[in-house]
Amino acid sequence: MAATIKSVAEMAGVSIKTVSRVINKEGTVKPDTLQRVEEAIKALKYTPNKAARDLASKGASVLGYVYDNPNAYYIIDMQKGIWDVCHKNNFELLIHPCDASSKNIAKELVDMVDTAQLAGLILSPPLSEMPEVLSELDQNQISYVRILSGDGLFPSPLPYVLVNDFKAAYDITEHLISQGHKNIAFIAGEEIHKSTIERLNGYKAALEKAGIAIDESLIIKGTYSFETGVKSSETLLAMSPHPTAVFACNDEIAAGTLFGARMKGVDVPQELAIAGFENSPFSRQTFPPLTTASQPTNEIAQHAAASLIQYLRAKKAKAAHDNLNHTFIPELVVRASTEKQ
Amino acid sequence: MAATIKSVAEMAGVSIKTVSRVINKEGTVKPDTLQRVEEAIKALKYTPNKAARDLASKGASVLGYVYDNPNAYYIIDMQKGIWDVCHKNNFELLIHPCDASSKNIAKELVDMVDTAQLAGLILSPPLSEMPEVLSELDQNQISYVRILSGDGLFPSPLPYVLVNDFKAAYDITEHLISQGHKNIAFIAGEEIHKSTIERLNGYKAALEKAGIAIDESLIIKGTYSFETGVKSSETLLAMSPHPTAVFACNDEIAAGTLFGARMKGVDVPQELAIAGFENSPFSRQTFPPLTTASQPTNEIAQHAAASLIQYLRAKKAKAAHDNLNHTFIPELVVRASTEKQ
DNA sequence: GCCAAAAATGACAACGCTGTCATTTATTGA
DNA sequence: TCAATAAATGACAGCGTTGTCATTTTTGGC
Repeated sequence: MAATIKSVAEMAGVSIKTVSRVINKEGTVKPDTLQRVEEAIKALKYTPNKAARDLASKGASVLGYVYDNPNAYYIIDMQKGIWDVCHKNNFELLIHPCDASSKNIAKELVDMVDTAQLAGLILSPPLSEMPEVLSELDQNQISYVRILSGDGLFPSPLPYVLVNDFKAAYDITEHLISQGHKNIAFIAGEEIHKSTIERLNGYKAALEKAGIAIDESLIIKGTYSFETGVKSSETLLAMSPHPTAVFACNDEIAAGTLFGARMKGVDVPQELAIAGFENSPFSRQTFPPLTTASQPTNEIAQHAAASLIQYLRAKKAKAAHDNLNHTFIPELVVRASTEKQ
Repeated sequence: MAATIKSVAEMAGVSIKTVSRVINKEGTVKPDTLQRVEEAIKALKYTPNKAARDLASKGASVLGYVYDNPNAYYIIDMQKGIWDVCHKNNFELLIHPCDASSKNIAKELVDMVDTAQLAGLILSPPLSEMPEVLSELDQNQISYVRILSGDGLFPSPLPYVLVNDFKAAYDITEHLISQGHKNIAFIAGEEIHKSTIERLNGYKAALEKAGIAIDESLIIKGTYSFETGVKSSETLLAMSPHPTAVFACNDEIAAGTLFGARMKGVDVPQELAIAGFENSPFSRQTFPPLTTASQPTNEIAQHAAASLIQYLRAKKAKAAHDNLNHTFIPELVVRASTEKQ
């Protein structure tokens, strides 16, 4: 059957330990021995047995990416970024779709880590922002990295990556104001996502800065969905005078708002300017394309995975880990949905 | 540290083998022994060590999902379906994004299976349709299940799930014809995807059936992308007379076509009817919403994963496996983009 | 209450690798 | 050239399970 370290050792005429040294690149092997071993490995098509390795070295190199997010593009981007870093570092990536609103979500995660013997977890919103989840993980001494919004962090020595939604939302709102809008609505997503709150705060701050009074009736609660956009659009356009601009908490909502406006024959951006958030692929594909804020999801994911891996290595070596925490600021992307010709 | 089978055995006053019997539900343990062991397990929060288990029982229970597909929604749906089945069967799911056009893709997959010691692979198009990939896997005795289009199957005893794109494309085209269209364009995706060819054939068959001559100039080659739609739209609308309907190979292309039409001020569906394929979420969100064909991606994925798992079990038990191969037919979904009021 | 057969349990060797520490071989400086 | 030191290699005990087979306990028939 499959070659083992023993067969390689025999073929190369060395001890299994030397083969082990070669496959682990320990570097204390003489060049010609090394070569002989490598040839034997190639000849036998040897691949180290993962289970045996993990068992002997106590602990596998597998990370888990846990997600509960309606946005497919976001997840795929995240996943790819994480995967790339894992791959580069000889880690494997296990995924775990889940439902953050489930009662037992925290236990479920602990269970998953135990069962699959994961080295660590990568958490994205909203899981990364749920204190009850994080504290359960802490209690079980599970390593994780959080990707989250805002800065009212659940205290923990574990690494995290921050996204400054406040600043980006401020920028978007300021942009709308600069276009001459004063009557600007805000459509929120689920409040369990901290990004919603941060974006709302950014919106409010920009209005205040411009001396525009905040009108609570222009702030609509919803979910990060197309449907919310459609419905809110109806609500807003029924007002008189109706707002001349809408800042939707994400692109899906914005697309829905646009759809709703179109249904009513309202011209965008002439009669209603619409901005979204996230720079989803389809924000470029609506007609007109949406103004939005672009977050480097892939990069964020890479950074998160890298921090976690570094943390784990430091922990294994019982060394202190550098602080790798980083903040990303989404960038304003102006498109036709907010620019009158 | 973490509890081991030994500590559980000591606590319950039995041998480790008995504990092993309990955790593996072998059923040959007396009720009261069983209870004592279970209590010990609970008390010590014992979880079996995966590596040790895999090592002793030769072989892990991990499946790999390999994908190279531009469509985020498709991947997420697939992934979720696969994951659900894996989870139910105590398998784990490892993912592997990849580039099907890469020269070494076959080797890369073999490598992945070796390194991660995977039990099997789940392949979706275009990988599942590439003979060179499949034969390399076969040569390395790797188990896999393919999800693919058409029936010119690469011969292999391994399970597969078929999607009948031909029939669905036929239905869509027939629908367009029934709306009075005779001048119907087709926009293709990458030919490496068999779905493109099958859909094209379905389109042609429907035209023939209706006695409409096939006009090759109305068949445009492209990729499964929004951009292809936009460009093709320009090409088609520059013709005179221009086609009155377009069957785009997927929703992205359709959305692009719609975008392009809108740019030129061409009304959809009055002046140009547009149909897509796949029933992506955004096909409901364009204005007007797109006529398309809906494939039960999640179900397909579940079926594929289940077949693979069953195959693996049969193989391990050296038993013959039932033939679980199944064909899914996407269903026509008519929306406003092809229906004149 | 005894014996054979069945059921339950245990002892112990794998599984394929890494870590530790001992041993051998090469290198250096005088 | 010869210690002394450093570099390279090896022997062997785990790691935490499962599989095999032996042993003990229970059961049922008479």
